[in-house]
Amino acid sequence: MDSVVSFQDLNLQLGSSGAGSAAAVATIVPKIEPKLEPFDEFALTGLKASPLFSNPSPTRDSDSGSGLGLPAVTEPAGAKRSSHSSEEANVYSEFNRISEMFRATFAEKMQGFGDVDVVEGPDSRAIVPVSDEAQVSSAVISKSIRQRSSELVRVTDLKLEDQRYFRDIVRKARMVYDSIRVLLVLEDEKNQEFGHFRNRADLKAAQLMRMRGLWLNRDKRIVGAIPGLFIGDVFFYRMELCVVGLHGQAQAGIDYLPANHSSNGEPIATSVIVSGGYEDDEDSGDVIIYTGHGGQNKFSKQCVSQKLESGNLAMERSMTYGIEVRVIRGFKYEGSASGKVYVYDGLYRIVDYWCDVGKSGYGVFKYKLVRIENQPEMGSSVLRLAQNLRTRPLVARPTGYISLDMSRNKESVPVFLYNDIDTDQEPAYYDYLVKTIFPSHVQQHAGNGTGCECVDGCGANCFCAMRNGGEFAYDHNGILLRGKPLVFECGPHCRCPPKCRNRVTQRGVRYKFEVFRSRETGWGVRSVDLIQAGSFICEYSGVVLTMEQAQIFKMNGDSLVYPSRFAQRWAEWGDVSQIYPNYVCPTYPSVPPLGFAMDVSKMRNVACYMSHSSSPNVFVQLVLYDHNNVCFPRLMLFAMENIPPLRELSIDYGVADEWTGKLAICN
DNA sequence: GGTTAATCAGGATT
DNA sequence: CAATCCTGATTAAC
Repeated sequence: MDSVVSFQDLNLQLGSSGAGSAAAVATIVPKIEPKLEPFDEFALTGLKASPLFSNPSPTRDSDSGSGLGLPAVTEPAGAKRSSHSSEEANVYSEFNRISEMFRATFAEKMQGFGDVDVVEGPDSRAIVPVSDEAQVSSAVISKSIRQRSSELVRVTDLKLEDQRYFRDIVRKARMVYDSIRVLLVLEDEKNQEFGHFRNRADLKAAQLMRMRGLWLNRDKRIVGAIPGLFIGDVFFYRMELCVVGLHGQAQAGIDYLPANHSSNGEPIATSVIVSGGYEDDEDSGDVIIYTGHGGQNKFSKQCVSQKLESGNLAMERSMTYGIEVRVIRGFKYEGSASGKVYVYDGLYRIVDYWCDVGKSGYGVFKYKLVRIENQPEMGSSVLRLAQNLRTRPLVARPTGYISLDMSRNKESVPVFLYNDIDTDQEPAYYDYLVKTIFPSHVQQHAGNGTGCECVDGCGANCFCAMRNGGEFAYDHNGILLRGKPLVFECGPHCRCPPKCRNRVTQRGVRYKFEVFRSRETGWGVRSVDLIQAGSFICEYSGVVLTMEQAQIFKMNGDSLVYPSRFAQRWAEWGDVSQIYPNYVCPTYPSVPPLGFAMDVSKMRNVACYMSHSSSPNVFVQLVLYDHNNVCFPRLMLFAMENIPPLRELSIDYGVADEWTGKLAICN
């Protein structure tokens, strides 16, 4: 079991409490430079080679050296540029005047910066268990949870197990957020029948979590990386950024420690969102010219000049102290409900700032942000690459493809087979099996003719909903609402149309997957599409054997998959007990222990190549649709979190069981 | 594609 | 100082 790590155990690099002189500042600032380890996707996700297809022990690149050596801040361009007409020049000089005034003020104030002392405190986690159903009034929630802390810390040198621990916390928080949000949407749908609307489930879900003290990282203001969050992580709702503590501002693009919370009276910027809301932004990836906030009317048009205050001032201060900021980009993305997606792109330094006249003729502040080197590839560039891979794979990556569809048209979406590391082509030699094959006696169960009569699509009184405990398992977008021991989809005896909401997994895969060669995990699976949490991924297919048949197979040394051994991760999906303490995990419909094995020695599908992780992003949900034998359900895989394109998929294959005492699919 | 109704954090004022 | 009000920051969904 993972040990609980408190913040004291983490090596926090804290702002120094050195002497209080201006000279001290110079020595202090380097002291709060982060000591980040080189990012290592393998280490972070705890992926292990998929045991079935063990390959020579991973020859990992013996580390490309260098901790995350933060480059010295590039010397700010000395002269502030100005090449404008005379009236523009007036605006400009006014800015400079104000700016200089602030600079002068801070020259004095800097003296106090040595006292900005930042320190270890109690537990880092804002998760507070709620034990009863009583309405949580604001009085019940302690102030420390409702309000953001003013303690400024930087988290460094996280051990592997700490990384995994924090990742689990983050994943949990995001699962709760998603679950609550979907519940509110469903409630909304019901209310609409009575003319009632509960708009903005995204905001409401966040609010509920905040009232329960479930927002992460509120008792510390973290400078730099947030434990448990990876570069490239994607979010479909802006409030999610608040929930995980990546960015604490509901609307504003600049998040910062306010001046009156800072012990030297200076605001410090910690993160920015680049969403394209400011016409004067220029984004070229590694370098961003970021416009300060303010000066806009309600139609997001610049209408007055910006002032060097609040977030704008905080940016200037962070530049002076060399404090890095997190950058999150807002992206247009078709395939997300709102058409937008937020991606965490890593840490940037503010290298320069100046006043300028914006496109609308009003003064704006501009900040030059330069991405710190040696970080993993930006999430937004991965998204862009993935976009190209989807449409023109061979143009985007001319070499390395073994096959552009290893399923040979059997899967509804082609499956890439890719290897740019060595000459291994093993997965190409197997027959592709889209759906698990059951023994004929199992299929005969299908013949008892039960099904729903919902000719116009399944609704409130659907027989299949009753079989699922009176609710549908999926929402209208095919997202699994909560994990269950078993899900009954509508089947061949139902009279509902094929596009019925209760037929999700039987429609096959929707995402474009790629089986790829990896130095860490042998063969692995990743998606070219962004996968939304709760989405169906694919079936884990094989040829079903009874245990007697399996014993014979084992003697021949063949590899078998034992469905009973997958960790029961489904229970975590949709668990809202932290919000509604009387929530109980579904126990219906129940399934007996699974007494079969699956042979994947000749025929298999993409799922077979997924790696194991104790901190997985994919889980198994048992589903029945073409027969009614609960002893032989299908193993359907669903996404546990939003999975960015090209990130490796992983399952918790579980641990030993009594049958063989060996790891799930070890042979 | 414009309109609408929702959010939390920071700053100032009592 | 703590409570409270005011302002200022967009977004998602229709």
